Amino acid sequence: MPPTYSPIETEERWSRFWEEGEFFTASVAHDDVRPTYTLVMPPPNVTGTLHIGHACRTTFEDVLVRRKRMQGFNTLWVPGTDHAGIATQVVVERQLKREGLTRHDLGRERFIKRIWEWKEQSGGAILKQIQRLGGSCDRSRERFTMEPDLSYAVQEAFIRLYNEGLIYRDTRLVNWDVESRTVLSDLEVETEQQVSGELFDFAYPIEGEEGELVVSTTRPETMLGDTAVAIHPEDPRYLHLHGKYVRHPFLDRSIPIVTDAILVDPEFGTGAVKVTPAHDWNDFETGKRHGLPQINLLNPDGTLNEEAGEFQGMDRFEARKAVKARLEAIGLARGSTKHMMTLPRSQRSGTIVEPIISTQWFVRMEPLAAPAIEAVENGTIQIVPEDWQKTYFHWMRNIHNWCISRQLWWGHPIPAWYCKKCEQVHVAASPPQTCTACGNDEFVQDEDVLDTWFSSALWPFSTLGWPNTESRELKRFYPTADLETGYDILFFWVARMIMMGLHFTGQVPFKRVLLAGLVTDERGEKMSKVKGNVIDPIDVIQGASIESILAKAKQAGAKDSALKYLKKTYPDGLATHGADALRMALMSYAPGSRRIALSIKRIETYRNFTNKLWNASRFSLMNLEGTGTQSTGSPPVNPEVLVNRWILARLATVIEGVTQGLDEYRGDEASSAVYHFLWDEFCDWYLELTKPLLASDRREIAVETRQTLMHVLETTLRLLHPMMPFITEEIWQRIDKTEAPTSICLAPYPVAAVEGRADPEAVREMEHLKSFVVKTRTIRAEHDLPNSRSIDVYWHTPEAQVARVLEEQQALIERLTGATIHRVKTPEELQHHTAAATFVLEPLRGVVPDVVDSERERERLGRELKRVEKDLAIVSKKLGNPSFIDRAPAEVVQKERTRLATLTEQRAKLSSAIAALPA
RNA sequence: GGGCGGGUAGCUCAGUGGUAGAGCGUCGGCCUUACAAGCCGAACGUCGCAGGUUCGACCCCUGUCCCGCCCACCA
Repeated sequence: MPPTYSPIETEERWSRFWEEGEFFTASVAHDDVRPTYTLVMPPPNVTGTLHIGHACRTTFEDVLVRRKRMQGFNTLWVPGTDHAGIATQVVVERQLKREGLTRHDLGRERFIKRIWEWKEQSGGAILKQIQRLGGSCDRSRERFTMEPDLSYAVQEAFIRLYNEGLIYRDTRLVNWDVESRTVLSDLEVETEQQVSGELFDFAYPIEGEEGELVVSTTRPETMLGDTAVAIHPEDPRYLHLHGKYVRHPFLDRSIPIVTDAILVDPEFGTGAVKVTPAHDWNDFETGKRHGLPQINLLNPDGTLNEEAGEFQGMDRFEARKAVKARLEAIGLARGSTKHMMTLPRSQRSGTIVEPIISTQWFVRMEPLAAPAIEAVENGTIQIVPEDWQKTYFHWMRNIHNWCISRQLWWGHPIPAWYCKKCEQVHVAASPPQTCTACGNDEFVQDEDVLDTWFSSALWPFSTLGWPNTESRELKRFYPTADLETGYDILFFWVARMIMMGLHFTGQVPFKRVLLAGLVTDERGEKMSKVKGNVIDPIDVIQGASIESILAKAKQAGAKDSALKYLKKTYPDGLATHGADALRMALMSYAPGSRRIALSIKRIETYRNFTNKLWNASRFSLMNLEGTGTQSTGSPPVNPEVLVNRWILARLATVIEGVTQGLDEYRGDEASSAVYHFLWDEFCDWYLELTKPLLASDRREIAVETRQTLMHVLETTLRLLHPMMPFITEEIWQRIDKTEAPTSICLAPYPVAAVEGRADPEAVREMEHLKSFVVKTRTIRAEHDLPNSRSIDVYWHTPEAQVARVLEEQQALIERLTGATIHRVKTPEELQHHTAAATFVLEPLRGVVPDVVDSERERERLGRELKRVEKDLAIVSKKLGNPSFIDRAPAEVVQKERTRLATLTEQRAKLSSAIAALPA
């Protein structure tokens, strides 16, 4: 074994081994009676590349799955990819653009073919990368949302919902993305917060008389579609205008003045509001209240149509300027003011979304939401962390109907057929023979496709075979157990899966929702390619030069400032850390935090940890090799040696800690427990202490120690395996075992009562030993006593147990401290050694004579005295408070009393020690 | 406008009604034959601010100031 662990080759080797050995394939065999554990993977975009968010998902999910597998569950982790409708289509359109083409040049059929080609070329790569991270998903059950089975499920779901009256077609105001030329659901519209905009005022002349009515708008071009001006019915300024009209300045239209108490706030602006029913949410409602005409101004691409008169053909923003200029020119502009506003933007294209009137397909959500709310209320589905429940309820209780049709080409076709003659809609898998309305036999299919999240909503059961209720997978593995994902898709995905799952299967799709925070960069900023703060997990794992990082960022369209940031942050590129280190680092973040500000430093910490584990194993195996020691899976029956008893007790504790941490989905606690056990206890103490024992003349001591060492190492590997699968497999395979499965991933997960041994006495005794050693080392360090110089330590304790331990372990202590230690019979004897460093480790005290006196010693004692006095003041005050004595629990009071005594004594010791120092 | 989360050591973050923790960084000492990606020590915090509850508050309550996010049709 080389002294430094090299993860890359090792990880690739075991990745292959696991795949070839089919260790992760779930069983549907009739005679397999193991309980099942099912998890579905949030399907990444089929043509996407792995980013740190996927690494996060993979890690959390893989830890869950690997542990369950080791605990004997028939485990199924369903991998798959999403066709990601709009996202994928946008990418391919961009490719075409580079060739000087648009999708319309190709036509629908060829364009879709082109996407399929791109999918074949790049698809699945992401799942390979997930495997590279150690993801132990069942590749034999990989799914894709557009494959035939799942497309069938989508079609079936649509038809059923339609027949149940839960899907309907409606003409109303919707969000329009002029760049992608499709409608969007409310969720796909993001609001850009608080941008400073302009509120532009202009006047409408009153028709047939003198005077004008001044209105304000942030979108002046919409005045071309105004069909009313609204005022508050009780506004005294405008009582004389009730029932009158204004004149449109450039279009040949009279516009009614209506009164509307809902729309108009008389306090705001002039108290008069222009009404554009076809392009504004409030105005649409207002229009309905007053029966106003709706004038659509926009073409699908965001240019103005024939309704715009002289402005026809202009882009919406161009038209905005032109309309303003025109109003200025004819003297109707009335100035403008700065105005803070929020802009709606398309999640995908980033363009400003326009409300337009359009006919689309919708899902009626309230009936679906009710049972989904109930499932969380009554605990059938648990949301972890619980805080998210409130958010879930809030959204579900105010749910809007879901617009599911998209004017895209890449996606599931809508199983709706229109009669060519009478336009009657028929929803079915295939067109009917004859139209039920007019008897005609010619139909045309709806040209739209479904929102990509519609198929995602079915994912937990469509991947298992639904709507075939006889599917072996569906019967055995549904409902699934946990659903792990980022909170950003709680509404997009999780809520909709719950609704659809309950509706179509009558069961919850999963019992628990585990929501994790979003990975951000070290500054806490959201990662984005343009910002250039994206860390490629593969680079973190394998290492990358700054040149290649910059090249990649450039290709992804990062700005210059982003490149500068990268250069500054990673001047030497990225070192090789390995997948295990990345996984541990991700695990170490508390799940409650909403952002995971991943830092390279943190990953380095765990890279160092893998190396520590590697070397501890190297040392252990070196000492075990050739001794015939075999790992049996259980500890020595009656260990005699204190350090062996101690480490087995600590092992029990760490198993409990890790188990509890993982049970509570606290990866941070689990990883921290095993980290500190391995490093601070196993390496720093146990391995050091075993060195003399392994070389002991007494054979039984050496044998017991080897067995313990072997056992603790082997158990720790199993304990750690879900978090760090690769290195644990690598070392585990080198261990000589009596009997074991072919991979650690199938070995039993440790149980405290089996692998460990509770032994509070040994733990106590080791604490005495450790604090004695640490104190002696501290004295050495503080008095500049190098290890090469031997020192004497005199100690005394009235307690027999402590005395016994120190005497029994004298050799070990002397070895670790380089001191010669002497027990003295009475406390007075300690006084004989003057000009000395003294120490108190209740109930033990000691003296190190002959240490060099120095100013440093005076300073040190002075500092300590100050601290003691400060504590003393706090404790005295506390004990001087009668209420404290009365009300606080007896143990607490007693503890404080003891502490007071100790501190008082310490103060006396320190004072006299200072006094005894030569001037 | 509503809701949620956060403000703890120089940095990144854990944490509990009863003497404040980790990693990194800093300082000092070590090449002690598993590991210098290491070993041995040390220093560093009136736990955002102000009130309140309590014998006791970093923790509970109220207010307040910052930061981040989500939802919402204010022209």
